[in-house]
Amino acid sequence: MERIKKYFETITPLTEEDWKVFADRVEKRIFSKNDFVLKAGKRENYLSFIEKGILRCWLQQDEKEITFEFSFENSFSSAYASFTTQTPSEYNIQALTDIVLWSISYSDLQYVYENSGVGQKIGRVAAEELYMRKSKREISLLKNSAEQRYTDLLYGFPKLIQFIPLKYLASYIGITPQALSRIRKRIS
Amino acid sequence: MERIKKYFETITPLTEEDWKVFADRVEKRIFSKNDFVLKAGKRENYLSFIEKGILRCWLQQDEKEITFEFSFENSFSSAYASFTTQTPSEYNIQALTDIVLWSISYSDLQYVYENSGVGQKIGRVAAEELYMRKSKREISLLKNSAEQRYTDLLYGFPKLIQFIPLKYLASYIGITPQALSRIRKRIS
DNA sequence: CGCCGAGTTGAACTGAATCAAGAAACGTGG
DNA sequence: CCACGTTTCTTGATTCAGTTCAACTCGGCG
Repeated sequence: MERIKKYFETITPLTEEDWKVFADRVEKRIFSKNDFVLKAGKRENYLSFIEKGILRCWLQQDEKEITFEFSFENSFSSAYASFTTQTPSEYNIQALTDIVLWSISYSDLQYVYENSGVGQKIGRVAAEELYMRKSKREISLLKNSAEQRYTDLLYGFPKLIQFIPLKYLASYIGITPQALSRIRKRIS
Repeated sequence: MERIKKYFETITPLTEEDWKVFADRVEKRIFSKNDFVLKAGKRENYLSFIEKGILRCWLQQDEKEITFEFSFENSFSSAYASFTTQTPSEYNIQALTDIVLWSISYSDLQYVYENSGVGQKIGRVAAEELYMRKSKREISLLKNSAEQRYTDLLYGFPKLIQFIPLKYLASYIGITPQALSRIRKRIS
């Protein structure tokens, strides 16, 4: 929880009052490796801060899974489109490791927005950051080769390689596991 | 301007007071076809609503241009990362047609955020919408073929085809102009 | 010990890139 | 308003990165 507060404070000064409005509404949720935190078709009811573990977002496309996001400790995770519009999620969120989350429900977050002096601002800045992350990803998908994207991951998140099965990395990069296996061989 | 007000009102009720704080700080800006609204390396100073015309966002990658976004009438446009962080933009924004914008400067927008009752909320919801748009784009780049992306554009924005040169569409889709020319031939 | 999923490797195939040349469209100045 | 030059689009031939299908290896686990 302390981490969340620190993050909020990078955005705007926080009174004890402000923090309490939020903190009182957060609940701890625990998942085991391979559990579904959210299943496609269900409505996302939580915005969650990851205290421990790695999550994977993916969707089914015909025969194969498409992995498009990994979420790590000390960051937020949610099926954000489903959460903000309160409609069924198009994708799954699954635990790659054992997981500890601090979650706030949709209705509680609306309460925070309306009753904390800084809720809207934190929400705005957080959404802006999410947007910029996706924008970078878009550019990467358009301008880099699969090999470039893989080496970017290697340097950017060295931990990934130990914890995330190759087949999920391959999907995230946008290629098949076989192709990534060959790239790996080529550059090592 | 009326259009902007309508958009804001889809997000939250607006007093005349709220609207005035914003509207008083908006300036009209006019560009001719092919003008640069923003050059890479410059800091983005405006968040703009497009009253008339189409904008194209692109960046230079080695020898070639990568087009990653088109912005249309009645929507907002900005080099958002540059704008929110007030650092130099990595990309260009250029006029595909003659353009009329309603723009608000960075410092004026900060004023609106702090001095209008609904500024932060509108900002939050707008940023959330931008985020969801980019998320959809990411999925499209991962799961669809180039041909699928092209036909999606055809059905989603039939007007595009008349106004936007094929080479920019090709880049947006993630392929070369030659490849798009062949796809076009194949499906017609 | 045997099974199963993950990763590797090979061979054939495919969509798109690249290089190159010609046709069409566009805009600019006379 | 036409003529010319430039840019954009098309088409062909070749190359290449990645897919697909298939067989095999390896490591973990009942």
